[in-house]
Amino acid sequence: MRSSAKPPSVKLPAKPLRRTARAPAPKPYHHGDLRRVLIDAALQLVGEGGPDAVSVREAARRAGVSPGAPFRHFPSRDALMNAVAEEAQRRFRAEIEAALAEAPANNPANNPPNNPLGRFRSLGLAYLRWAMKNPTHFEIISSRRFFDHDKAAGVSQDNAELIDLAERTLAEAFAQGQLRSADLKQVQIAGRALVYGFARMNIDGHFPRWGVADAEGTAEAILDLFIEGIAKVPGRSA
Amino acid sequence: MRSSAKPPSVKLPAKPLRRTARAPAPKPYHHGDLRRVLIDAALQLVGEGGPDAVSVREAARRAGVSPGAPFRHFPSRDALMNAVAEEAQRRFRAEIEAALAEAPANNPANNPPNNPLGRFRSLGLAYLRWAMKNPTHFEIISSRRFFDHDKAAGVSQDNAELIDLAERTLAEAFAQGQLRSADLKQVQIAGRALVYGFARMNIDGHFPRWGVADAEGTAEAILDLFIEGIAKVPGRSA
DNA sequence: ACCTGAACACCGTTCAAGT
DNA sequence: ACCTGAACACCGTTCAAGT
Repeated sequence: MRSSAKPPSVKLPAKPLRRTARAPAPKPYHHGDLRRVLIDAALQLVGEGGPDAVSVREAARRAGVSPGAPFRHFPSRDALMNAVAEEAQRRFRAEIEAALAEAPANNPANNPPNNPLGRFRSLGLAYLRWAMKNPTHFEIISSRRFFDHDKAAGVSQDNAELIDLAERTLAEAFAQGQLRSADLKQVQIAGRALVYGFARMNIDGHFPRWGVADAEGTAEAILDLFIEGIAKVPGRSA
Repeated sequence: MRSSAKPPSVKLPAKPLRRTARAPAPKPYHHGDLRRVLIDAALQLVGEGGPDAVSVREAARRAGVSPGAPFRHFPSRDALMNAVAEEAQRRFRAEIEAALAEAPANNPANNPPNNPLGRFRSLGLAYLRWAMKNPTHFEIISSRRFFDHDKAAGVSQDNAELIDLAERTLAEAFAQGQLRSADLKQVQIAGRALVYGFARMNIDGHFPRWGVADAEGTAEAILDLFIEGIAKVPGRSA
């Protein structure tokens, strides 16, 4: 785990020949954009070994600066994690909204036309797919212990946006008579618990024990099970 | 947070009089049952500040021994966490089985008599209640990063037992025609994801954001929503 | 204004030496 | 057989001093 190699992604401005006359800039004393580089290094560390694998010192090492340098840009490790989480949350939100755009309100393949429950399903599916593909990044935005959620304005913002989106979609579904329960809040919390729990079971390594090999396929299956469970069925009383 | 108090639970084997005739035991060189005391100290630390708050050194401090002493009983911090997780998992299982015993197979209050789906619900409810009341202990048995799940025989054993119990109950429910889906495995995984997700949302501090004040009440509500969703309804096709 | 490098108080872990 | 206490290699964080 000890890596003294400098990351290849850091831009070294030409070759820092040391002593020779035509030597340009032997590694500038002032870093170009250390803040950004540190976030990228931390994101990489998260991807490699999960949030616990992020250390300020290692990020500094990869950025090619001294152990104390990061503290000029982030008051604490938590603040760095915060910035990383904001980045991850932004990507998460972007992907979900993109996926939803591909399942537009009036999808002729869906029945009925303007199918909000179908969009709710797309939302959940995009959520699960991203979480399956980016488990460590999902972990950092979900678990609070890496930073102070309440202080993380960006994360909260993007997250609240997604919650609102789900809420509106669910309200539409209810307005169109697609739901059997009128307690939308509970339906939404249950839905969230389902996808959150599935994503977390993946992160926490429970799938081998449960015999889940095809995580994405199972994700879709349990989502459908849930959607059918909340849908109003012809012949069902209420 | 630094406690140098010795635990009162340790049995001191008689008095090793040191210098003065009536001198009361200046701490025996050999600890009575250090292994047990370390686990208890760690359990306490988990309860106080979550699994991350457990350090071998602090456990040693609370046990009144030197920093290296624990390593005579546990090869690593992970091994200590493992023992702690086994203890927590044992309690978890005991509580769930106790709760199920109170909702016996033939509960006259339930309809139909011998109501396996009702018992499945009781199972989920007991799961959720324990997780709500013991969030830090739930965390240590659910998250894999504190120890090697596959090497943790005791934890896996107790957990597998609970999984089997849920599986059998669900199979009975299906046999009695209480379920609308025949894919029991998916129903069980969905159910697990739901309760696991709800428990984890609690641990991860998401409930304030979701406006969930009464965690236990909401837990019961979403569980009922799920149970209704998987139940066969008169008039529903299949 | 930004970075270095030494320092401090913590960890987990090892190991000779003590009892 | 079990424990001590010093050591080592790590952390996060601070701070004078350098550029």
